[in-house]
Amino acid sequence: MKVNTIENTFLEFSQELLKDIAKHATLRNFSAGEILMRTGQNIRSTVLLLNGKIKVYREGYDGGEFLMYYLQPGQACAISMICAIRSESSQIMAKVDEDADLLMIPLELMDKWMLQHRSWYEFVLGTYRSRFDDILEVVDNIAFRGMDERLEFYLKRNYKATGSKLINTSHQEIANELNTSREVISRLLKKMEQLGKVKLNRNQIEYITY
Amino acid sequence: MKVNTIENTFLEFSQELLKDIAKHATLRNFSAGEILMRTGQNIRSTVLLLNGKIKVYREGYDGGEFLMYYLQPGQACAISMICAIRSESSQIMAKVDEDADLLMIPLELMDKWMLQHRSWYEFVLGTYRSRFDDILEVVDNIAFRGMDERLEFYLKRNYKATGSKLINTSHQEIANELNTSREVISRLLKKMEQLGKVKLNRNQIEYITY
DNA sequence: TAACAAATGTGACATTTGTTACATTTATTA
DNA sequence: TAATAAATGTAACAAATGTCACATTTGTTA
Repeated sequence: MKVNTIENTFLEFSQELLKDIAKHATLRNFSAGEILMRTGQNIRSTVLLLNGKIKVYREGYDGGEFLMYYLQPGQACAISMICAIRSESSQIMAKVDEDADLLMIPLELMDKWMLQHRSWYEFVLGTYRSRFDDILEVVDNIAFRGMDERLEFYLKRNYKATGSKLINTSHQEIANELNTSREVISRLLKKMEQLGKVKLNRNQIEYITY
Repeated sequence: MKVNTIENTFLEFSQELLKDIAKHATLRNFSAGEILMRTGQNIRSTVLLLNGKIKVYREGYDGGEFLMYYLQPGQACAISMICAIRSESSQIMAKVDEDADLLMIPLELMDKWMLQHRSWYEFVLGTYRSRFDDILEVVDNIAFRGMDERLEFYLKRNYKATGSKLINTSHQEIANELNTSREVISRLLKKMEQLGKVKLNRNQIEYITY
C-alpha cells in the first residue's frame, strides 16, 4: 500500500513550512473506528491527513451519523483549524474511516504560521473555502432533493472521491449516512438497478455511468 | 431610526484598522430587495454590514430561496471574504432584506489587513467560525427534524435575532424560506396556535414563550 | 362603500418516506 | 456440511409532506 509523505502530499507547502512541520508536528497513527473529535470536545491541535480517510459527520440526538464529508490525504479539518485558533469546542464528530496517519499541529503554531508562512495562510483559507462548499452542497441536497437524488449523489460523490465505481458498503451503512432507514435505501437501489443505474451485490454496489 | 457608525458597530476593531477602513472602504446604501450577490458571480469586495439586514440563501433549481442565515449590523459575509481572498465565485445568493448600509472593502486590502491588523485577522476568523456554525445548525435542522420543529426553530431564531416576539411575514414567505408550501406552514401554524405556542394575525405571528 | 387583491383556512387526495414484520439469500464458522 | 449471522428483498401499512381546489377573511383602492 502506498504511503504518503508530507512532501508529496502537501505540494503547495513551502520548504520553510515543511521544515517547521517536520520540527514541530507529531505524527500519529489511528485505526479505523477511532473517534478523533467529538461534539462539544475542546480542540488542542490542528490535523493534517497524510494517509487514510476521515469521516466528518454531525451526530443527531438519536445517535444517527449524518455524513458531512470525507477528508482525504492532503486535506485538513477546517473545523479543527477554526476551533484551534480560538480554542473553542467543535460541533461535529470526526471518525477514522480507514486507518490514518495524522500530523498533529499544536494550536499555537497554527496561529503563528498564518503570519509567517504564506503557503500555510493560503492552505488554511483554501481549506475553509473547500469545506464551506462541501457543506453548502450537503444543504442543497437535503433541502432541495428527495432521497432518490441524494442517493445518486452519494454514489457519484464516492466514485469521484475514490475513482472506483465499486462501493463496498452495506445498505445499512448508506442509510446511516443519509439519516434514513435501510429499507428505504434497499428499495431505491432496487429501482436504480431496474433502471440500469447500478448493479447490486452483497456489500457491493457498482455505480454505472456512460 | 438609529444609525450605526463603524466605531459603535465593530467594537473589536483597533484604532488603526478603523482609520484604514475610513480611508479605503466605500460606504454604499442599498434598498430592500436588491441582490448583492448572485450564485456564480465573481466577488470583488468584502462586505461589512452597518445598518439593515441581509438575507443569505441558497437558490434551488426551481427558484426556491432556501434561507441560510441573516446578517445583522456588525457582521460580515464569510463567503464574500473567502471568495474575495481567492477571487472566486460565490455559491450563494445575498439579498437586502431591510435597507442596508454596507462598507465595501476591496479584496486586495482584505488580504493585506490579515497580516497588518490583528483585530481584522480575529474578526475574519471569527466570522468564518460563526457562519460555519450557522450552517451546521441549518444542516441539523433539515437533516434531523420535521417541518414542525423547523418552523419552531425559525420563529425562535427570528425572535433571538430581532428581540421581538412579533414576526411580520406572510405564511407564504416562511414557506419559501423553509422550501415547503404555504399550505403546510398554515397547517402547522394553526396547530401551534391550538397548542398556545403562537397567536396568528394577518401578516403577523406572535411567538409565545414563557 | 364596492370591488379587488392578498392572505389565510381547510378538506381531499397523491406521493414520499418511515416502520413493522418476515422471507430469502449469502457468507462465516463451528 | 450444518448452523449461525449478516445482508438483502418485499409487502403492508403509518405518518409526514406536497398538491389541488376552493371558501373565507382581511386590507387596500377605485
